[in-house]
Amino acid sequence: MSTSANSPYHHGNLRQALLEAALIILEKEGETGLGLRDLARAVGVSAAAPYRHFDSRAALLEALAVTGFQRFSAAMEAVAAGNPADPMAAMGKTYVLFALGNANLFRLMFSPQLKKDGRPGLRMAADVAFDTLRHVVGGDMQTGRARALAAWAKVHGLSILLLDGQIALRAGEDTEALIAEIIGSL
Amino acid sequence: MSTSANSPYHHGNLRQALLEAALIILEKEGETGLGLRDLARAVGVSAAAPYRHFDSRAALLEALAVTGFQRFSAAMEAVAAGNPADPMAAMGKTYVLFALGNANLFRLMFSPQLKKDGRPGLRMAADVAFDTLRHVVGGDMQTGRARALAAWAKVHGLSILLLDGQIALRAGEDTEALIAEIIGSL
DNA sequence: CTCCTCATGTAAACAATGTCAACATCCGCC
DNA sequence: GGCGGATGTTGACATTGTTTACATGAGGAG
Repeated sequence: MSTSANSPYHHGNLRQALLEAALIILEKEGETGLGLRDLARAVGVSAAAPYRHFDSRAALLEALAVTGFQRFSAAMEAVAAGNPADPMAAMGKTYVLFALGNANLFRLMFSPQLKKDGRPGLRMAADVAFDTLRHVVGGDMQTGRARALAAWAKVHGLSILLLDGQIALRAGEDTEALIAEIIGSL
Repeated sequence: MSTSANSPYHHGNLRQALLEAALIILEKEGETGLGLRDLARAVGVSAAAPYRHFDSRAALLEALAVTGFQRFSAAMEAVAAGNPADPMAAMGKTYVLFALGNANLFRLMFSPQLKKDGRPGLRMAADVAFDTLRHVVGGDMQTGRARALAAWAKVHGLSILLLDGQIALRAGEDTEALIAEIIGSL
C-alpha cells in the first residue's frame, strides 16, 4: 500500500512529491509564491519536514532548476536527433518554445539568486546542458565561436523578451511564425 | 548645512536619499539584500519612514527600476547622437556595457516580480525607453521588423549571458572585443 | 507674531516566513 | 523480537514587510 487513507507518519516518497508539487506551484505562482510552508501543506506534511530532504529553500529551488536543465537537455538532444539536416534552426525553435512552455522554471534556471551562493549542482547541470548544446551544434568552437555565441545570444534573448512580454504580438500573428522569422533573419 | 550633527526630526529630502542609498545597496548586495529596514538604517531613519514615500517595497523597487530605464534611455540617445554613421553598432555595444556596468539594476529593470503586479510606471518607463530605441534605429518597423527584433534579441541575450557568467572569457580576452565580435557577426 | 494644520517621522505591534532544536514514530536489519 | 537511524511533528526564534497610533515641526492664515 502506498498512500493509505489515514495519512501515514512516513510519507513514503517525500522529496519527489515535494519536487513535483513545487514545480506546479512554481509555474502557477512564480518563484516568490513558492513558500516552504505552503508547499509542505500542499503535500500534506508539516512545515519542517522538507528540511529532512533539502538543506534550505534555496537548495529546493536548486534541485528544481537542475531538473529543469535536465529536461532542457533532453528536449535539445531529441530535436537535434530528429532533424539531422539543419539541427541549428530546430534547436533554436525548441529553445524558445521550452522557455515559453516552462516560463517560471526557465527563469529559475537562470536566477541570479541561486548562483549568488555557490550552488555547484546548478552550475554543473547548466554546464552539462550547454556542453551537449555545443557538441550538437558542431565541433569547431575555435573558428565559428563568435557565430555560435551570437546565435545563442539571439535565441536566449528572444526567449527572455517574449517571456517578459517585451515583444508584443501583432493582431492575428502567430507566435511560432514570429520565432521562425526572427531566428531565420541573420 | 545638509546633514547636521544632531539628526533633525524631518530628514529634509528622504525619498531621494532613499533612492540613492537603495541604488548603492542594490549594486552591492543584490535585490534580495535590499531590505527596507537596512535601507532605513543606512539613511538614518526609522523602519516605517520609507512608507511615507513608497507604498511598499515593490513600489520602491519600481521607482529604482524607472530611474534605471531613464538612465538607459539617456545613454542610448547620447551614443546614437555621437555616432551618426552607424548608430546600430554603437548602441548595441552601449546596451551591453550598460548591463554589465549596472548589473543588478539591469536585472531589476527586467524583474518578473515587478511586472507581475501591475506596476504601470515601470511598464511606461520601459515602453518609453524602447520607443526611443526603435525611433533611433530607423523608421520602418514594417519591413525590417524581424531584423530589428533579431538584433535586439541578440544584444539583450548577450547582455544577460555575460551578466550571468554563462559566456566565459578566454585567457587574455578582452570583454569589449568579444562584444564587438559577437555583435558584428550577423 | 501666533496658532493650527498637515506632511513627515517614530514607536510598538502583527502576521508571515525560513529555520532550528527537541521529541515522536516507524522501517528495516541483527 | 528488539534496536537504531531515517523520517516526520511540534513548538519556538529571529527577521521581514507592513500597519496603527502617536510625536514633531515647517509653513500658511489670521
